[in-house]
Amino acid sequence: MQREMPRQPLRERQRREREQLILQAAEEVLSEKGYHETSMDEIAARVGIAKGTVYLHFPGKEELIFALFERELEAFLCMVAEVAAQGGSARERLEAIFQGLYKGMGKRLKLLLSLYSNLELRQDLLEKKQEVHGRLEQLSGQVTALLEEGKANGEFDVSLPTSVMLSLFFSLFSPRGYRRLVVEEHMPLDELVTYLSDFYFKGIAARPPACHAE
Amino acid sequence: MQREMPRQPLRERQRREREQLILQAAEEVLSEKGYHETSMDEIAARVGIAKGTVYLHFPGKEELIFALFERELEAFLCMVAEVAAQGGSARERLEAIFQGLYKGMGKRLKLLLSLYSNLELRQDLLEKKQEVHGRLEQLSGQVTALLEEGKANGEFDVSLPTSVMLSLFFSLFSPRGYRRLVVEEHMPLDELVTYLSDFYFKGIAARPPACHAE
Amino acid sequence: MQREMPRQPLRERQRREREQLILQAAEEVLSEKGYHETSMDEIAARVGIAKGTVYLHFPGKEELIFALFERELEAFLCMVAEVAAQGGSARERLEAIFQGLYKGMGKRLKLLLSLYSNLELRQDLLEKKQEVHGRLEQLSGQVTALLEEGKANGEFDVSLPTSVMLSLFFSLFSPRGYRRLVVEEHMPLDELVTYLSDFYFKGIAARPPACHAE
Amino acid sequence: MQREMPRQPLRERQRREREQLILQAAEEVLSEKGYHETSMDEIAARVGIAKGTVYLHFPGKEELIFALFERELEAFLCMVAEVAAQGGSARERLEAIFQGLYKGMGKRLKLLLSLYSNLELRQDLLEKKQEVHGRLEQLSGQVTALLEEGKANGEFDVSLPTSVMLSLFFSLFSPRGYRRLVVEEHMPLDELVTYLSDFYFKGIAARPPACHAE
DNA sequence: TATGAATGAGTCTTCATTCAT
DNA sequence: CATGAATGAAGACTCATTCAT
Repeated sequence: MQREMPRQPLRERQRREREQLILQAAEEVLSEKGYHETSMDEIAARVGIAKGTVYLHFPGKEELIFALFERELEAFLCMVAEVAAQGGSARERLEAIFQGLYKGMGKRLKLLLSLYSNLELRQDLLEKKQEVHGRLEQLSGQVTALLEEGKANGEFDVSLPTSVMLSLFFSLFSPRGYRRLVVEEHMPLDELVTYLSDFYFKGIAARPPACHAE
Repeated sequence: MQREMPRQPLRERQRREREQLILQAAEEVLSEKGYHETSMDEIAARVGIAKGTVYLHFPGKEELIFALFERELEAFLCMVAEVAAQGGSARERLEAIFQGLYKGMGKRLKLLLSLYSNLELRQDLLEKKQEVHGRLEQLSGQVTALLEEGKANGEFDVSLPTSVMLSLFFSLFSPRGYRRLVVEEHMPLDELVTYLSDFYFKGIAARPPACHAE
Repeated sequence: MQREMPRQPLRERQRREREQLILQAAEEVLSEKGYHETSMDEIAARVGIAKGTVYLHFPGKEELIFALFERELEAFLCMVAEVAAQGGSARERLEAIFQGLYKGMGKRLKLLLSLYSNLELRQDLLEKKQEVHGRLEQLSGQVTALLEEGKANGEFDVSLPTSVMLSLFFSLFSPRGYRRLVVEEHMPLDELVTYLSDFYFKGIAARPPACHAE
Repeated sequence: MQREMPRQPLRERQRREREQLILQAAEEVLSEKGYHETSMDEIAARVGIAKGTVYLHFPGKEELIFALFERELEAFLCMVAEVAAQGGSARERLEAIFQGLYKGMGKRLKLLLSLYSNLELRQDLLEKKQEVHGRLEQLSGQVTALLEEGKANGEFDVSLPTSVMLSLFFSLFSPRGYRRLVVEEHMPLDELVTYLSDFYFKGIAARPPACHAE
């Protein structure tokens, strides 16, 4: 009797699972080959489904990649929002965000970054792009707020424009550096994160008025 | 009779000029459209020659782009070598290198970085990649040497691995940050360079034994 | 017990109703978009059933369209048979047929004609085509009979081959002319029918023996 | 020395020849299969060239078909203009036009007519469509002018609207009738033309005031 | 050497048809 | 029976590369 209820959700669940599988495959191919070398054929092949099936879930290649992009972005946003809501000094929260972002680096962030550059969208996707832009601004906004907060309470260097700090914050996520150090030179991820974090906060730390005060 | 001698060089010179023209055009199209949207047709058209002629100078598209990459790289290497040979503290020389690299950002570095990503992919270009890799190692080497030197004479933080410092040094060249700050927000390039430079060296500065020297 | 009997007929009736609904939808889409732009999906959607269900009634798209064609044709045949059975001169009956056919022009005949062109093509439908051809011959036959009759009793020009007359009769049904005159120039349908009819019968009228009878 | 001159024309001539070959093949396939069943692949195959080559001459399928359409149309227009300029009564000139058009029936007119219906053009082809429309109006115009002339000098029936006469004139060109009578029943083309012509002019002839004058 | 027409493999996308549920 | 997700063949179009002139 109650079997009736899960039925619709079953279809829906299967649908979503399939969709996630496709996104998963797309993510793989994409991070291996980049946007243009990624073919719908290969994505389908990796999922083990027919080409046409992909089109049952996504109206086209661009939309598929876009959905992927959004999925990743959303995950980051969640994490950031969560962290930002927690207590702690500006630095502590920024560190948490940094760690959170960095842990997702393996495939995700690299992908995100490379996609962001390559998405030259059709007209009909521009609205969606606006959406994503909004999301990205939100992300920037969260970090910016924390940086400002840190400046306000004397943690960070007020002479360094926040926009530069923000840019530097994101530039710490260098896929190349990640691969070099973690993948090739086997530096433990935690260690790297600590180094980068320490470096960053030392770099933006408030100028030592205490020290040369004499 | 003596005309014989200059003849070959003449041909050769013309050849090189043509080659440079092609590379120039390729650079333009490439930085405007990215690797995949760049077509051999358009490159040839911009130079004002026929498509086939391009193939007399470069065996294929990839190799052409590759040559472009190498040319840019070479220019950077020259600059770095020059700077490194000059006097000054490690920091001073690194700052000079940084400035030198950053000033080329407009089209060049952006191009270089984006290309680097795309070239990573093809397995069949591995041999050529080795060459380039060597060059890149040379570049890294120069910077590494300076970083080590700085560590040795107490300028830089010895607790931060040089490899991380190196990675961070290069991650300062963020095309996205550049566009955000310089292109969109019209921050003067010099100002940005100063900010980044200060930030970096503050971040890798030796731990303040001088200060709490007690 | 007796429920058994009506059951099959019930099923059967439902089946036919459904079939008619599908044909109806197909007719709509077809006359809006033409054969190739018509998709099974859209037909099913308009009926409000699943795509697969359409295949329970018709083995394929071509057969569906074919069935539609036959249905329309049947309707015309009925009308013609009816008219032909009535009294009146050959001309009167042909005029009645002409009017009957022309009134169905709105969607039907246009459809019929356009379909006929498309169906000509496929070799693999030849058997079915035979069937339809037979029907068409029947239609032609009725008209031919009336034309012959008219010739026999001196109404029509005996020097004009009946086959040509027949062809001319059907060529009066020009969808293009219909659209031009009725749809675009808003000529009343009745008026047009009168013009065409008068023209036709004047054109095939017996040579004026009355006039040069001397 | 003078060999220089024909050179460019040579290339150009070859180009045009190739183009005509493609149009020729397109015409064939098109009249066999209709617009949608006609594939670029098949056209190329019939010419014996590669798919891509077709695209060197025509930007796309629609444009190719369109060019074909225009070519045919132009030929008809030439003929009509020529005939119209000659002397003779309205009827004589219309008969000449009719004959001229009918002789091209083999493949051409059939094609023209079927294409005209099927050309659902993209937005960027609409301007060209306007052009073609203009051309068609020109054709209609020529015929209309002759019909009016005939009415004016008492040849044709003034009670039959010229627009209907015009439509009837063109409806004489029934591909189906042509095939039925000429192809299948082997009626000599000249004979058919005479029948049709006689029929048409009898149908539109002025009402016999001369005859029942007494 | 220079040319650019020709090639054809590769890409996205559509849609009639099938079949497990 | 009905469903609709899955299939895959087919088609338009692009572009790096080749080669006859």
